[in-house]
Amino acid sequence: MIITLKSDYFTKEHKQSVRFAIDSGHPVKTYILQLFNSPSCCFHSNISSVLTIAKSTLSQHLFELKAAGLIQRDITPPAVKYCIEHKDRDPAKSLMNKLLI
Amino acid sequence: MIITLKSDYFTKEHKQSVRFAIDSGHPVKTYILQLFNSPSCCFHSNISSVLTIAKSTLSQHLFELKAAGLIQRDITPPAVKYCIEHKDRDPAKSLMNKLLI
DNA sequence: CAAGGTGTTCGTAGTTTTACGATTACCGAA
DNA sequence: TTCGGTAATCGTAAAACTACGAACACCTTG
Repeated sequence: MIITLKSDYFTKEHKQSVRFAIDSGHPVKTYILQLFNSPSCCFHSNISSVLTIAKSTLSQHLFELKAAGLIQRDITPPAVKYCIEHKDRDPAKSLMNKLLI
Repeated sequence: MIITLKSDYFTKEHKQSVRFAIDSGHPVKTYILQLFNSPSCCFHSNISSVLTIAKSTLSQHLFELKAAGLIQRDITPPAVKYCIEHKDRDPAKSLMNKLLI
């Protein structure tokens, strides 16, 4: 997507909120996010058993949520555990709220 | 997108948050949303003069923001005025916050 | 009624995203 | 060292999204 605004508005903050929102705009991603509300950690296999999507697709979603700073990964062979990442959540929240005044 | 969850999770509330988030995840839509923060109303032509996108594209974005309940339209010939729609904003906020615990 | 100004609708390319299965990588146990 | 279980990566097909211009609709004015 190539967009040029007449005045440059795409600040770092703006980009961050967009990145978070993109994840929030995907039904499966939001479903996964909700899973982490309690308990705050899930194994890949746990999530996989709840969803009908392929494991590879799930990995992709988890990767993106991690990239957005919303969850973190903890490899504990043979399984992989994902947990809430609190660090970036408050900024995300405030950005979204700002968007809605 | 055809997705079937093993347990049906796509509640009305969930769908609403996703719909809002989809809009929030589009850079131009968020840019437009911010324009309504002050003043709370803009004419189509005002927005058009700030963005480099085609007018038809702008109409589309405004249509979708309206469909998400975030803005409202007021036709005042010869111009069209869009204003903040407060009604659905608080629900949207709380849904997004809930998503982030 | 014609002309002009303002937006919307429509049809269509081009791009991006999504999901999948096959393959690969990694570790621990036999 | 081979096998079995778990998850990630890769390549690809399908679907969804974005943006555009042309055409259309609707007022208001001359």
